[in-house]
Parts: sequence; C-alpha cells; structure tokens
Amino acid sequence: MKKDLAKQYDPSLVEDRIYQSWLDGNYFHAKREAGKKTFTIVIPPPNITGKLHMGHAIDNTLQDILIRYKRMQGFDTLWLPGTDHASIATEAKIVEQLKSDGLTKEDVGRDGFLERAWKWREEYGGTIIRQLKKLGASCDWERERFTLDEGCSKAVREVFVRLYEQGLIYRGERMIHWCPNCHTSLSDVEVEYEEQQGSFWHLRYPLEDGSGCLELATTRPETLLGDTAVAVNPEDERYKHLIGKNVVLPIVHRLIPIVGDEHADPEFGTGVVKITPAHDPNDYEVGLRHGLDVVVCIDEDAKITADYPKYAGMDRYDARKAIVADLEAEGALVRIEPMTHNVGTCQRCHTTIEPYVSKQWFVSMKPLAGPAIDAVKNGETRFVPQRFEKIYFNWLENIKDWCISRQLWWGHRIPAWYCADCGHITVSKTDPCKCEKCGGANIEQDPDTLDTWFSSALWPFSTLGWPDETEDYKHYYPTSTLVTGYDIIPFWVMRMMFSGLAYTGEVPFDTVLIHGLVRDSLGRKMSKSLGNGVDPLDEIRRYGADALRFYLAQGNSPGNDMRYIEQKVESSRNFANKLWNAARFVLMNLDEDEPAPYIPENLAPEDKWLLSVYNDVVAGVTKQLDAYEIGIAVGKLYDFIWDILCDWYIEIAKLRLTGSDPGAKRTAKGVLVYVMSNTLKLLHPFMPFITEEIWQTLPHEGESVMVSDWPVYDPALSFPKETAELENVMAAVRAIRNRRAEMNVPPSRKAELFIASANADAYTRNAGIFERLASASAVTAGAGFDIPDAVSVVTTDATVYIPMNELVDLDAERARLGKELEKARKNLAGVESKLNNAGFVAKAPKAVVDNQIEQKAKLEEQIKMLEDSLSKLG
RNA sequence: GGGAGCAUAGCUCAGCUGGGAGAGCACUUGCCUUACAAGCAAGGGGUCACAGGUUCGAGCCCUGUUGUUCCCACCA
Repeated sequence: MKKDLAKQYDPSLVEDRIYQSWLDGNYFHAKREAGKKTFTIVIPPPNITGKLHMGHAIDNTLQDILIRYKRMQGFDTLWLPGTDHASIATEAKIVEQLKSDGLTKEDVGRDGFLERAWKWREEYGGTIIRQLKKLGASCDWERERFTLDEGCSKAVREVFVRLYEQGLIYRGERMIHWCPNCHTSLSDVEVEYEEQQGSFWHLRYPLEDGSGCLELATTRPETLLGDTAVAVNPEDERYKHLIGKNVVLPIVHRLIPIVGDEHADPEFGTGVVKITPAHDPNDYEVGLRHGLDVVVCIDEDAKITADYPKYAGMDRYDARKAIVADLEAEGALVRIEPMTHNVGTCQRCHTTIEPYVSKQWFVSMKPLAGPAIDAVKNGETRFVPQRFEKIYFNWLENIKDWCISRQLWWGHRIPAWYCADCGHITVSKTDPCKCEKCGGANIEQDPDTLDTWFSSALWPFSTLGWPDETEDYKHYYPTSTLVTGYDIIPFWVMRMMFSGLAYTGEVPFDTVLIHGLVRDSLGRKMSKSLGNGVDPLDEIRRYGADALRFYLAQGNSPGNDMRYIEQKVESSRNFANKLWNAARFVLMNLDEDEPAPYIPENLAPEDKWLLSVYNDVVAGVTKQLDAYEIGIAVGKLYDFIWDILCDWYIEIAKLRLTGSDPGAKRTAKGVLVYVMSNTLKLLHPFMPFITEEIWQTLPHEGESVMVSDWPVYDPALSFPKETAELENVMAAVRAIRNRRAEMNVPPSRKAELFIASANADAYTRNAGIFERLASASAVTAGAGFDIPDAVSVVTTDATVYIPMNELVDLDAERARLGKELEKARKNLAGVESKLNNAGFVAKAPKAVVDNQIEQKAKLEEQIKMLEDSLSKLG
C-alpha cells in the first residue's frame, strides 16, 4: 500500500494514468448484458471542425456523471460517442485551405475536394474526442460513430427514400435563405437575426399618367431593380382608386402596376410598398397572389446581375450607394431616415442572408410534427426542466417545411437522379444506372448534399445500426436520457423526436435534460469574436479535470445559464485537495494488512453519528441524481466531506487514533475506511480521477471504483440517539470556542470546564472531545454547579462554566448573558405565538408542531440556565 | 406583438414537494492545533425587486408593477 502521498494533490500526475487504467480494464465498453436494465446516452456529436469549449465541457460532464452513476448502480450502460461531419463548417475549412494553396473548389473538382475533406477529417476530426478523454468521459470508444460513415449514410438514404415515397420529401421552387458567402441555401433555424443600424429611404414613384407620385420607403433600395409592382391596401381610401394603374420605376423607367394587397399596412409609413418578388419573402407571396414577374437582380454572390449594366457585378452594398445617388440625381429620393432593423444573418459566418428563389428539396413538416408533439404531451418523453416543453411545442406547432438541400459537396449527397431524356426523378437507396421510368442511361445525380442536421436527426438509432435490426439496436434503443443545451432544441432535439417516431415508431429517448450556457464572468456569451472564451483544456491543466467537472456540476441548475468564475474552479480544486489530505490522514493511520471496508464492532457515539449522517447522504445524493438535481447532489457531498467528515469526525477520531486503546483505535480506523471508501463512490461520478486514485490506495475489493457498487441507504445505520448526543456536544464546543474567541483567549491557554446538563452522562462520555476541540484541560459534568465569577456559555442542552477568574470582566459577562437571554426570550415568544395560534396547532403537520413544542422546551431550559448564570454573577 | 427566465449577503449564486435564510469568494479577528495555510477556529454582513392576495404560516403559491436577459414573430 502506498502511503507516501504528496502534501498537495497534483492531478497532472494522476489523470492520464487513471484514464488509461480504465481503458485497459475495458470498463467503458457496453456488453449487452442479459437481464440488466439498460441506460443509454448518445453523445451530441461535436463537429469535426470544433475544439472543446465550455459548452462541450458542461454537456459531457453531465452525461458522464449520469453514465458513471448508472453504471455503478448496475445498469447495462452505454454512452455512445461520435462526431458530426458539419457540412458547412467543414466545407468552409477546406475552401479556406484551398485558398491558401491558391486554388478554388472548382479547380480541384468534386472528387478532389472530397478527398481533401476526408483527409482533413482524418487529421483533425479526432481533436474533440481526445479532449473529451482529458475530461474523463467514459464513452464506449469501440462504438464511436461518424455521421458520414457507412452506417449513418445508409440510414440517411433509407429515410430519404421512405419520405420521398410517402410524399413527405418534395422538390420545388421556393424562396429560401441564401448565404452569399457559404454559397448555399439554409434552413429557417440556421438564420440568426441581428439588430443592425440601417436607413429607411423614402422614394417617389411617379404615376404613369403624370398625375403625381406615390411615396414609399425601403430599407433595401438596391432591390428596386427587381421591383415588379407597388402594393397598396385595397381598403386604403387614399390609394384604392389607383389600383390597376401603373407607376414608372425610377432609374429603370419600367412601367409596373399598382396592386391591391393585404400585405400593405395603411398604418405603416405611407401605406405604399414596393414589391420585389425575387428578393423578399413577403413580396414573393404578393407576387404569387398577383401573378407578378419574378425579376432577379441580385445573383448568388449578392452582386447585381448583368441585366443592369450600369450596376452589374457591383456588390449589393456598393450598388445600394450607387442607386441611392442616382435616385437622388433623378429627384426620386425624398429623404433618408435612420432606423434599426433586424437582419437575417448566416449562423455560420454571419453574412447577411439574401432571400433567394430557387429549386430545393424540402421535408413536409406538418405530418411529422403532430406525433412529436403528442409524444411529449402524453409524457413518453419528458423535458427536465419541464418548461422547455413550451419551447419545443412552440417550434413544432409553428413549423414550416424544412429546406434540406445544400449547395455543398461535403455531406450526404441527395439520392435523386434526373433523367435527361424524360425528366423523371429516380430516388433510390442504391445508385441506379438507368432511369426507373424510361430506362434511359442518361441520368445524373443531384449535385447537392443534405443539411447536416438531416443525419443528426437520425443519430440515436443510426448509430445503433438502424435500419438493420442489429443486436445493439434491439438492446439499447430507445435511449434513456439526452443531455443538451436549450439552444439546440429546434435544431436537433425536435428533429430527433419526429424522426424517431416516424422511422422507428418509438421516441428516441425518455428524458431530455436541458442545461444552460456557460457564459463569461461578466455574463456574456463566450465567442471567438469577443475573445472571451475559456479553454477547458487550460483549466484542466491548471486545476485538474475533477475540479473543472465538480465546478460545472455544482454551479449548474437545470436549464439555467451560469457564469464561469475561475475562483470557484479554484475552490473546487481546493476541495479535491481537502479530500486528498483526508485520505492521507486515513492512510497514515492504517496498517499494511488492513482489511477491506467493513463496519466494526463497538462503535463509539461519534461513529454512530457519522454513519447516520453518511447514510442520509447516500439517500440524499441518490435521490437528487435520480431527479437530475446534480448541483444539489454535489452540494450535499461537499458539505458532508468537508464539514462533517474532515472538520468534525476526523478531529474527533484523533482521540482514539492517537490513544492507547488498540480496540478503540481499530474501530475508528474501520469507520474511517468504511465511510471514506463509500463516500469516494458517491463522489466518483463527479470527480472520477481523484476518487479512483484514492480508492485504489485504500483497502478495497474489486478492480476499480468506477465498477464498484453504488452505496444504498441502510436502515441499520441510523442512530438517532447518538446523533442527537453528538449534535449537543458539537453545539457546546462551538459555544465555548465562540466565547473564548470573543475574549481573545489563545487556544494554548487551556481551561477547566464544568458542564451542567440533564444529560451529564453524555458530556462525561465525550469529555475528550472538549479537551481536543475546545481547549479544555479537564471536564466535569453534572446536574448543576455553583461556580462564582465564571464565564459561562449556555446551549439548549447545557450550561458550561469556564472558570477563568482573572479574565472575567463581570460587567461584560453580564452584558453578554443579558443579550443572549434577550435573544432566547425573543425566540421563545416567537415559538409561543405559533403554538398559541389555534390555526397553527390544528392545521400544521404534526412533525412541525412537535418540533415547535420541542423548541419551546429547549428555549425554556436555556432561559432558565441563562437566568441562573446571571444570578450567580451577582 | 407572443412566450420564457432571472431579481436572495460586497461579488457569483443555491435554496428541490410552503414551516430554520444558506454556500463559495471577499472582509474582520485569532491560530504553523503532528491530513491539509489550496488549511483550522470565531465573527460581521440580507425589508429574499416592489405592491397586493391565498394560507395557521410565503424567498417559495396567485395577481399586478418595475428592472433585466433570452427565444420566436414582425418591422416594406
């Protein structure tokens, strides 16, 4: 047994070695054990472009806590890891890489591009996985998956073909969000709205007949090139007579009609709206209603098209300036009004989105959303905390069709082939060589790929082998708990829900544990642009993975954001060190041949007290973990270990450990090892490394704490009488220390104690505790004492006289006792007023009333003792 | 416009089903007490945002108000 532990715990010397030992033990691997209940989590697959950030750290810490807990409880536990191909992000990386080589996508071609992408993935795709290991994640690495691997791709095709055959996937021309930088369409959720400072340009469009002008306003004057109408509200008395007439589009000098449409709000601005069907979603709808031409004036690069030679090739913002200048020159500009408005930007690159009409693939969401809503409404899947159900419902109830095609190369290519001869679309699980309709060989696959989230949506079952009925799928699906941030609900949780229900017929998980964001110390979102991100790896290096995990678990209350406060990580590190030193103390006292943890005979009152408190902690931690109240569970362990075990029990145990009675010494050691060892188990899910390191050093049975049995509440370990006794003793010790501190008596100055109490035996029995912890030179306990001029302290159970004549300032002492007496009387009055309240006695639970009765008796006793002490002072 | 969260000690926050206002850090004082100074002991510090209500009893439940953050929608 190793006993020469360092004075300070150094995680860097321990963590990698311990992690390797777990891998060597194959403890992370799920073995499909018959007869055991399963507990399964699929990891939210991090992007292969990513680096571990605090969001990952908290998400995976929570998952690892649950997994380790359930594993110790004897579940057949699977935590399935993997990564996401992250189509847009990865494609951008490769494009960037090409650019530094002076190349473009087109230069290397699709195959060359994909080759580079796969190579890139080989090289960097495992970064986060390596970092998760540093955090202590106990994933089943043998089952690691990738959204673009063969199995996941098979699932993607299966789903696409099924939905197509059911008519739930269709191809059509719609207005979609276009990112001119990423050069692809985006779904609604991939657009982030940002408030931007802009202008409102008020313009004049002259009527064709020369009878005047219509004034209107726009935030995007450059789209004027594509105007094909102006709209007024058909009820608007000012303009309704003009409907059907034409105006002359400034600069372009094209005639465009005035249409009557509800879209024009008479209350807003002048009540006149210019209509650009090609470049505004609302205008597009107006255009459809009135059969307007769709005139494209901005291209895929957000540049003006060749149709307008004067502006052709100009960026949309340059074109805006030029067009405004021309409008002014033409006298069409009325005025410019500053305004702030929300602008849609690309989630990935924050480029302003261009609404764009194009042919894309869509999933019909309405039929899929219904069952997903029902499954949560009827409790098949629940959210923790429950309020996130509302967000989930809100999304699904207002859902629009999902644009799933992306103009990218890195991803699952759409399994649709177009026939050049007959125009038929062949959609197939396997690559066809001819058109399924005309049999012609002149077919070409759709060049586009699918939204990354299309494959993520299948993650809980595609990773287990679906669509094949594999052993893993049968055994581990549906999964148990999904752990993720609230920001991912619309992207992922929702989509997994409807996908699971639609394709497997089951909800993909029974619980969704939602956590908040980790913000910086000022409460700001951590972001690259602000440079305020904290690297979890740095923190692990500084404080250890256990400290980081413990902090993240402790500070987290379900669904709430937290601020990253480094001092708190430091105090978690201090806690680890405290535990380390407690272990050193235990080890110091052990013999070489110490048996494995057991509860010894001849327990002292303090042993029974400790075991009782420990037992309650077992029950409490278990209950809180079952309720996903991880922060509360952590708090209980922190208090128990630091306050109860270290500050009280170990100090008290020193009496026997340094004493001469070998039997008593053995008992104390036995209790210490038992409680320490089991407490390590309780703490293991939160602080896996240090608990393993210590557990291995202590006497133990089994290979590793991570596969040991989770402690269970044991009624035989409940000792209320001894618990009360020790609590009284501790209260007296605290009171004595307090009084001594007030009088500035140094600990080295011992004093004799006379303890008057109805429970004098208990104080006699625990005299040693007062000697060690309350600077007592000797302790005499009895029913009562008559000691003149003594300092006295009064608890609810005892009066302690401390004769220190030369230190006694009688006036000060009288004042102190008087103050305490006043306080006790006030408390008593409060208790009595409750007990005199008929309503309280009649309606409050019996336990609460009894407690008040007990308080009353204690306070009365205390008051009596205080009065007595005062009278003795004369 | 719709919805949600938050408001508790100087700071950051916990307080789970209503019954004792708490933790860490910071601060004050005393301790190198042979596990730990990353420590020990003692202490100061709070109208639980505000106003009503329900209740024997409210930090907790209800209504409203204020402030703040976030999500969604809209903003021609």
